[in-house]
Amino acid sequence: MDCCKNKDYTIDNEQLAHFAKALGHPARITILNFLGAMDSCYFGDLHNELPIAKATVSQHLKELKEAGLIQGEIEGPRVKYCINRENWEKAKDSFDVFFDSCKVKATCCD
Amino acid sequence: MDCCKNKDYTIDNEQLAHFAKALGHPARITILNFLGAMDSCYFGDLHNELPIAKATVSQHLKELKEAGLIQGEIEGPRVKYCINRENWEKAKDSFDVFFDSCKVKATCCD
DNA sequence: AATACTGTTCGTATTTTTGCGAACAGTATC
DNA sequence: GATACTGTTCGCAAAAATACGAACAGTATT
Repeated sequence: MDCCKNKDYTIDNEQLAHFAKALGHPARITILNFLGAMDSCYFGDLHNELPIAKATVSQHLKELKEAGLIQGEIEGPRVKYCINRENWEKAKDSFDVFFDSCKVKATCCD
Repeated sequence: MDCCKNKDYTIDNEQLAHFAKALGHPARITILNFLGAMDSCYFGDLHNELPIAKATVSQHLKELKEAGLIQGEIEGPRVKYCINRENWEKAKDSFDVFFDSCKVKATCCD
């Protein structure tokens, strides 16, 4: 019986999966693309780019914020969003390492 | 009323989100890391690396297969899994382009 | 052909995600 | 201070993801 395996996921794998999960929805990808391409990044602009209700947009933004990929800043009555540079690089690096470390060997499945 | 927005996500964004979603679980990251590092990649080996039931492992493998990131091949009574090179490169490129195209501008949020 | 081994599929339970409208809180304007 | 505007939070519904054991199907061995 394999009742005593007690294996856990590594912190790195958890972190990468967490980043990936945050990117795992087209609305959130669209948001990040928009934030990367534009200078003005108010909530309304983002909402305008997306085919979903503002409550839902707000929720996606919350998730991206919790993943650390973006940050928001209150500006008068509006909220300005932008990419969190530090964590963005961290995520980029994580994916880079992951895709490289999984370099396929010639001996596998050939 | 914004009832006529009719905006859709682009194919590219959908595709990237789909890849990201497939990577959005530590078990699947672990599987891919293992497949990238080992030559032998039978189901049993993968199951042995993970703290979850075999039915669940099989399900994660199915998802990775459906995302196109891995492929399985029946070998006698066992099943040999490996990374799908072609789509692996495609995913890697998608993430590369994404992270680069979202290069943060100096004017945003500073 | 019975047995052992390997992995998938099925049925189900639980949790999480996604989505929306309504209500709310804050700022600005009249 | 009423009104308009902006965005978040709340409450809820529907769908998807995660997980498991049991049952199954296939191969190999006895």
